[in-house]
Amino acid sequence: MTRATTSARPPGRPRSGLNAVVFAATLSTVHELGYARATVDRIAAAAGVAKTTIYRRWPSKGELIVDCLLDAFGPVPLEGTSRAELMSSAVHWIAAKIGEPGVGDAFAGVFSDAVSDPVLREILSARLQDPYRLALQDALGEPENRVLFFIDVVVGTLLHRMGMTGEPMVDADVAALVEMVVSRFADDGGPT
Amino acid sequence: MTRATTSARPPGRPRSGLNAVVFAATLSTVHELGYARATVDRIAAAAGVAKTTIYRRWPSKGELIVDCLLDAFGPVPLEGTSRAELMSSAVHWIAAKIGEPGVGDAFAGVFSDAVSDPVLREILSARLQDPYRLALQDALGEPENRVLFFIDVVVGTLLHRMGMTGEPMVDADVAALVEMVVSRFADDGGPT
DNA sequence: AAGTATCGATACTAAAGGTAGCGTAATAAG
DNA sequence: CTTATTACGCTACCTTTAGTATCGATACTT
Repeated sequence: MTRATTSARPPGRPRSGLNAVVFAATLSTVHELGYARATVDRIAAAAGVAKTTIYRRWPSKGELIVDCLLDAFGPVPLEGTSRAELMSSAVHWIAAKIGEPGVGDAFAGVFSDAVSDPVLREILSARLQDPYRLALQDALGEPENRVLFFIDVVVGTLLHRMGMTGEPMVDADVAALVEMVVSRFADDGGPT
Repeated sequence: MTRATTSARPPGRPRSGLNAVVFAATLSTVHELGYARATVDRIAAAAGVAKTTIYRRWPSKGELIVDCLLDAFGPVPLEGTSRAELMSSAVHWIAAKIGEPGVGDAFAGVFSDAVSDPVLREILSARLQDPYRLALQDALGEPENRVLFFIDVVVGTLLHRMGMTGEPMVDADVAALVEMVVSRFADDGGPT
């Protein structure tokens, strides 16, 4: 390394602190217009920023959305002592996040794009899913494949409801989802 | 009605029977290139048909995909006498269909498009989901909201796995999914 | 003052969904 | 056989959108 690892601000004009502005503009634009019509031009206009500035910071629309979701989600609050409490809090947390304006649409939209874009799929898996998967593995003491199955069920169900109805899942159904996964994962029954 | 309901072929040149060819070309193109790069131009070329012919029969790419999936799925085979057997057969059936080449990609892709296209979402819900929902309500004797939740869980989980990994769910995890929904729906516990 | 990197603005390319128009082919009716 | 009607293939076109290139101006370090 020719440069210190965590010091020595790089030369040139520093970036202005507008990531938060762009994230807010992204979510509100997606919320108002839907994912496909939330074009990068419109997001830039809503943020009061040039489109080229956005492409200077994020290499693609998909990565912008992923960063935006990472910012919106933050770390998973794993509260509770029993496995049932931990899982319940995680499901309620992600359900509430997906219900926030623009978040569910953005999540479903970027997920859809990733279906036919292996590069974006890898980014989604590594940057958005893996941190939460590892946190859950650690907190629950479950192997990777069981946690991946847990995420498939919870996130898949919530996104399917959002995609088919345009509305987030109501509390009663979220409670049913919690009951189902807790009763499935609380015991020792499991495949493989 | 000025015309008999099921006779009197309409005037003009009849359509040639190439729906099946287009459906096969659609699935194979989606399988090879993914949903987004399976453009209507490419599908038409693979089918040996002009693009304008496709747009003469289907008003949009989304509706072509929906018809293609309807053709690929066919009616749900509800086998078994107990509710557990009925649900198990339904889950295994849809999991196998989604695992067929191109079907899962096409399903996830059109689902994604529907997220930001209310017209397509309505078509997807009415033409693809409702027939199976009604059949399940009838066979299981469950109310609409419970069957919708069942579909959210099963299809959402399978599509999430497909979307995140690019591969259909392995048999062991499908079996776990069956166990989970059966144990959830076999008893009388339920919200609302 | 020199160097470097960011920002805004304009213009541009390429891909893809979807449309219009035209000549031709297939079928039914007169 | 002629006419009306509709489907097909073909070419050209329009529109939207992701992403790129360039340029002058600006902010900050040395």
